[in-house]
Formats: sequence, structure tokens, C-alpha cells
Amino acid sequence: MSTAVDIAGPSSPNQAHSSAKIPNAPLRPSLKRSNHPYSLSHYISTPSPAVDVKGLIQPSPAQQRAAQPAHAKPRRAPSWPDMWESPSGLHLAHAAELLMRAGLLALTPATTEQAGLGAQSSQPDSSGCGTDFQPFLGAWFPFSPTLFPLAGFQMGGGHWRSAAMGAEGIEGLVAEGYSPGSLGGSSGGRRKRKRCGECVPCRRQTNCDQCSSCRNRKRGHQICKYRKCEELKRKPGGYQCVSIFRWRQKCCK
DNA sequence: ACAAACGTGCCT
DNA sequence: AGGCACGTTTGT
Repeated sequence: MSTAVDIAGPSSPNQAHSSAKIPNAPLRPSLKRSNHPYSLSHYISTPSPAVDVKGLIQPSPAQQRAAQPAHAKPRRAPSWPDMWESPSGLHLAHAAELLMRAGLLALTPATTEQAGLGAQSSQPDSSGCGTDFQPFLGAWFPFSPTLFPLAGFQMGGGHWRSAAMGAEGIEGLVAEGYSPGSLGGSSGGRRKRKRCGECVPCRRQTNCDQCSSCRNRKRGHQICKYRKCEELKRKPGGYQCVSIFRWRQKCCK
């Protein structure tokens, strides 16, 4: 399940009939033009004004079709951790509350590091991660951001997990996107990794057309900075920090 | 063939 | 560390 969501802002005319092949779709020709309706600052500062929460919870048939093209192959078989994965975070948050009420979700204290970093969570960073996350915190999640680490929630690889998730689940999520084949492995060849399609940048449908990658596309051959997959930003093969605040930790690069 | 974009090395 | 350029891989 991968619902295309344009975190960048309100739907543009382009987006109205665009999302069928996102996130792995090549850029539409219209996106190559630089008359994008939103400025770079819009990407940076706009706090999720037009996220269709109702649509995220109950996608319309059209949205479902767009998000799940007929030829699309699921990246992996649905598994129970998917219960924690949501574009909106709404039902996972609701589920978390219900579980906590029922005493089924362990409440583990956050580390001081996490707590400290959590206090900085609204600060933008160079990659735009902070601003990307703001919609989750400010609008999409009905809970305080600090509640998640406190409740044992952590995020990694585009997935949420609870403290109740065992090592198996963690390992599976940590390893995701780093299949032996994609890492080169025994072949020794330089294999391309693929974007996860699930992280916030991957969910973006539009290029900002203003970042250095967009402006320098002809020679740079790079995807828009704000669409660069979080997974691909990390070096392949290394351990992935699965902390909710991983993007604030340089060690996770 | 072509476009998109990942990987990597160099430069600042 | 980040930007840039280019080789290369991958999908259409």
C-alpha cells in the first residue's frame, strides 16, 4: 500500500491527473517547466495545508486506483508492521492509543538523547526533513510529537514500529531497501538502489524546480532534493538508525 | 534510443 | 559537508 501524497502543498493542476505512476514514475514533461506554482519557500515553510485527511483514511475509488496501478507490484508482502505504516499516521496513532489503553503497548521511557533531540524537532535542516516532518507533527498526528518516543514509537525506513516489535521486525525494516542484489554483493557491480516509495520525499509528486538538483538537472542527473528518497540518502550497507529523530543524527548518514 | 536518476569522484 | 559533473544503470 502506497498512497501518493503530495506533502508539498495543495493540489496543483498537474497533480490532478498525475499520481498513477508515482512514486517511481518518471517526471512528467509538464514538471520540467519552471513555472511551478509553488516556490521553494513554499516547500520549506508550508505546513501541510491541504492534506486530505479524509481521503487518506478512506481513499476514494479514484485515489485507490491512482495509488495502486493495475500493473504495480507490491514491494513486499503485506505484513503486520504495515499496520503501523500510514501516510497520515492517523490510524496508527488511534491504534496506539487503543493499545495503550488496553495495556498492550509497552510504555518505554525515551532516552535522554531522543528527548533532547525531540525538543529540536521543529527546526528545519538542510535536507528539508524537518519541514517535511512538520505536517506529520502539526496536522497529521493528533498526538504531541514527544508522545511517540515516550510511547516507544520510532520511525525508520518509512515505517513506524512500537516498542513491542521484536528484533525480527526491526531487522526486517532496517534491512529493507538494501537487498543483496541492490548492494552489488557478490557481483561486485555497481547496482542502483531503488527509492523506497514510502518516505515523505518519495511521496512527493512534484519537483520544486528551484533546488540545485532541479536547476542543474541536465548536467547533474539528480532528482529534486525534496524528492530524494530518505533511504537513498544513506550510504548503502551501513546500519540504519531507526530512531524517529534519525535525520537529526549525523551518525546515521 | 531515450529519459530518469543513482553512484562516485572531484572541487570548494 | 555540500555542490557539481559525469559515468552508469534502469525502465519505457
